[in-house]
Amino acid sequence: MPSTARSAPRDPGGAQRILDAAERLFAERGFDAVAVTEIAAQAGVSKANVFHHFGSKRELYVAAVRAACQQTTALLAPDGGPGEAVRTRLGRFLAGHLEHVHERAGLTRLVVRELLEPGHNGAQELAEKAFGDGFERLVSLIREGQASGELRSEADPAAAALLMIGANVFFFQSRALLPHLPGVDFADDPAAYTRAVTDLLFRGLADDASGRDE
Amino acid sequence: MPSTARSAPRDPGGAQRILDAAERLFAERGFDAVAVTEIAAQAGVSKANVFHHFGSKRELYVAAVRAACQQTTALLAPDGGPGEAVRTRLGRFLAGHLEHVHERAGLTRLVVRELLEPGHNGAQELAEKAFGDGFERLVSLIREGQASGELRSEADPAAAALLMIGANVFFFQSRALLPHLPGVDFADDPAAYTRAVTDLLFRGLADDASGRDE
DNA sequence: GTCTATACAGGGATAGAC
DNA sequence: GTCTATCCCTGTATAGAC
Repeated sequence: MPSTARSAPRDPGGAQRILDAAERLFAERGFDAVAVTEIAAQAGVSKANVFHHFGSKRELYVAAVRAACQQTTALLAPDGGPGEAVRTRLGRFLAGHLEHVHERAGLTRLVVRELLEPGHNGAQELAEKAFGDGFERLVSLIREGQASGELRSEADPAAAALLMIGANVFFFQSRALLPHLPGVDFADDPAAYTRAVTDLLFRGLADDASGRDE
Repeated sequence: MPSTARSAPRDPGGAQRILDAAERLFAERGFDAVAVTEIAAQAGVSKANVFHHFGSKRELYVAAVRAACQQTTALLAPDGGPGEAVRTRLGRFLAGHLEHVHERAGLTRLVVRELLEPGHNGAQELAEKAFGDGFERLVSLIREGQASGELRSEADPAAAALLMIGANVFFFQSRALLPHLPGVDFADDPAAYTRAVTDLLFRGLADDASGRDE
């Protein structure tokens, strides 16, 4: 692969420009609402050239999601380390994760859409990678809290982690619905939602002895 | 509307047969993987006829989702009424909802996919209807429990309800992922997941005085 | 090797006859 | 209401120019 081997920062060269355009367009409008012609136009190449670099539209799609996912991992809020209370660290993680999910709304849509696909044509390990990282961090954080006695040891760490990530993702994907649901006053206030969720979760995770003073 | 006015149970007549075929095919394979030609064939009519009854493929899709959603509401587990503990009723609701989400996997996929669509072309009120019903029941159930002192009154009922429904939906849509995530032992056991979630949630919702004996 | 030009198949959608 | 015929666009494949 001579073209990418140079990896020059300027003038990314055909394939890279195609990938960039594809990532942007797919994130905006999904898979089928985007024509390869359009991607080619925005990348400044011809349509056939797209098929030359990536074998098919589907492969290009997978490549775009994969590229986007590689940036996901690093964007999560850093952890303060064992000096802080697990409760604080979990709260910051949740808030950061929710913010990240909304900031990169296009990517989030892509990944969730990929999850719903009946036949995971090679893009599954990918979504796995997208979620897996945050998930692992959460689980180990919870386990840490359980080991130190700050959190209830009977709670299932994996279930708790899934609940947290799911809370954020589901909030994201039902945003448009929330204003029309009764009793929802956090529709346009992610911070308020995170506060409510952490409140609910910590009262559930906190050991009897600790954590009743916030 | 002379054709539907008869509403004869036999020989549903063109439009209805098209709708049935569309609902089945869309639920199985999603929007774009289905060709109008295929729907027409299964309905026993010509392609152009489909466009005559429903203006476009998209409109047909919306009509199919709407038709499917009308059955959703009634399928949720019935409520035992104020004779039972709110905790029991909530637990049963959650289990029933999760089961329903999986039983009608095709419909669930349709609705969730619809949520992700950037421009909600008239299908929003629909998804709203699909979720809104269960959501309202959950919120009022939680409020009831708060009024009776069984649940913490400071908790946000809407946030709790969203968390519960989100937990189920997210579990559904990440099923394929779960076996590859570390520490997950409920991947193929929805009942175990529901148990873990309710455990987490009730310790968070239960008032200090009550609910520490299960 | 890298790109362009062109040809083909299949999909959604329309017009108009019965 | 239903069909036949047709249009245009898109994904895909191939042939060939630099």
